[in-house]
Amino acid sequence: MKSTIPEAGAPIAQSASGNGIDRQEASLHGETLLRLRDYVVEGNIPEGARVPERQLCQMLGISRTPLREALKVLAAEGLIELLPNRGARIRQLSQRDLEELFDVMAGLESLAGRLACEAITDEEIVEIERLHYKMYGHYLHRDMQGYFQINQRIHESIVTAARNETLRTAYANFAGRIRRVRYSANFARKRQRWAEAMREHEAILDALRRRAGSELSDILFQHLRNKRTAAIEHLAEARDATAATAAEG
Amino acid sequence: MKSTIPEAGAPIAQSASGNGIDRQEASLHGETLLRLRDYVVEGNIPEGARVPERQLCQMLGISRTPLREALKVLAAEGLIELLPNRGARIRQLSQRDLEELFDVMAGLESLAGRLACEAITDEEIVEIERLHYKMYGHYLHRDMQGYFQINQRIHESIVTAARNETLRTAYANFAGRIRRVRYSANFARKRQRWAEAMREHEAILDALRRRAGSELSDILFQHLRNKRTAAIEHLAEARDATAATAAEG
DNA sequence: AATATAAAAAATGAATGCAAAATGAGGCTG
DNA sequence: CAGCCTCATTTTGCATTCATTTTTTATATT
Repeated sequence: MKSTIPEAGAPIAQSASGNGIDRQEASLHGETLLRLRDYVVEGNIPEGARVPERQLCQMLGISRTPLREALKVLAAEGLIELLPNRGARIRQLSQRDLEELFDVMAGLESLAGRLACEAITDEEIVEIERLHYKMYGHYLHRDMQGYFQINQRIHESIVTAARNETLRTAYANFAGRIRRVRYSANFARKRQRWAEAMREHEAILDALRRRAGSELSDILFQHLRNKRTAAIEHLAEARDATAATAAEG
Repeated sequence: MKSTIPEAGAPIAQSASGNGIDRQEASLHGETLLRLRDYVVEGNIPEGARVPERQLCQMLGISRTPLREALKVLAAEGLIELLPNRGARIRQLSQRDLEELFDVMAGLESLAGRLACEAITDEEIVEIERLHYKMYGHYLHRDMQGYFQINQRIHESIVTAARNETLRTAYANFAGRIRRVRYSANFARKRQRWAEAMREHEAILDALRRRAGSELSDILFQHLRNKRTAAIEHLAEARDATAATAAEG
């Protein structure tokens, strides 16, 4: 297999993709970091593959110095690995790694829910209710894509309502790591859990309305835990399938 | 005021201080990262002060390239700030930043407690009980220093018992940011909250024995929340005092 | 033919060089 | 004497260069 990196020399512009993790768009290093992070998160380089410095330099139209700085940061964020004298590789997450990640996400959302109950306004709750019913519509129409998007927005709204930028940043970081897997594994939610997830969302909204922090915290943790189970199962199947295909070919 | 950075040219050796955040001790960049992180966390550079590249290079006996790579990582970790064309400064945490940090720590410990209840062994519980009674001894003898050390070990034991390396790493990162403030503000626990904290620790141990995950989660969050209140108050006083002293002199 | 070995090529890690920007000293003006 | 401008110095950001290490390719050996 050859490289997956385009040859184009589109130099760095004002992309400012703002994923909430970082914001030094001014410097070449900062731009590179933002673009490269998105590039990796979107699954443009396969798991375990090398991150070819020279090629990326050409692609981004920069020298190796700022690129390498960005790579060090991405390594610290857990998206890539740095092997001594062997450069950077896209970090391959084991099943265990994924379980851990999901649990940390569960912990962060659980925290977000608790904090949100302290700070959320009535207007924000109304907005989440609106999203909730819209999502319910997608559920009724069996529109998984639409459902999934709204679902994500609801969770983000809760994190926002927590009024804690530190939490939001950490959340974005871990979400990015999981998103990378989702992209590359072509993840989809399992249908069988759909009804259950919908019920859990009812409970989330209910606890939020009552601003029952510790209860919401519990529900959110369990909700994410169930997501985790489904995701891990799905991923295991996907990997088995890939392995089988590889064995055939 | 002059620089706070020693002139000595002690080159980088096999320090390997292993704080659990990072582990590329092999490369010059990795070593630099470890040493510089400790250096900053231990409060060797005052808040808001510039991080002079050249001086640090001399101190560490390296060139600017690996140093700057380390600086980018520390900035991503939230220990320093990078101002465009003005280099790095030690990040100054506002009271709000600290509140946020404490809440995130509370969330992580709360999560750790929940996970620990799923995975902890009887032997680990016995060990935590041992620490608990040792800490109680320090409490009875009014030995704050000893109390504080054991207290920290108990919390670390719970994080360890959670069996989640991703969580442990994130925990270490946030703990470092708070520790930096603690070092530089010469933080001490308030006596008045001592008895209350001790009671909370009783409840923690009790919930852990019963492996009551969601209950322990609640107790730990509240415990850290109370810590937060005490810490913020203390810091506000300390800052007021500093400001007053500065105004006098 | 398969494996082992050696030379060539490429990549990495770090130091150095250079242009642009910021800082600071000194002098000028009001 | 405060405030502002000018210019030298320092610092920063990035590109480039250099020494090693790794990877690939070519050759030799069994």
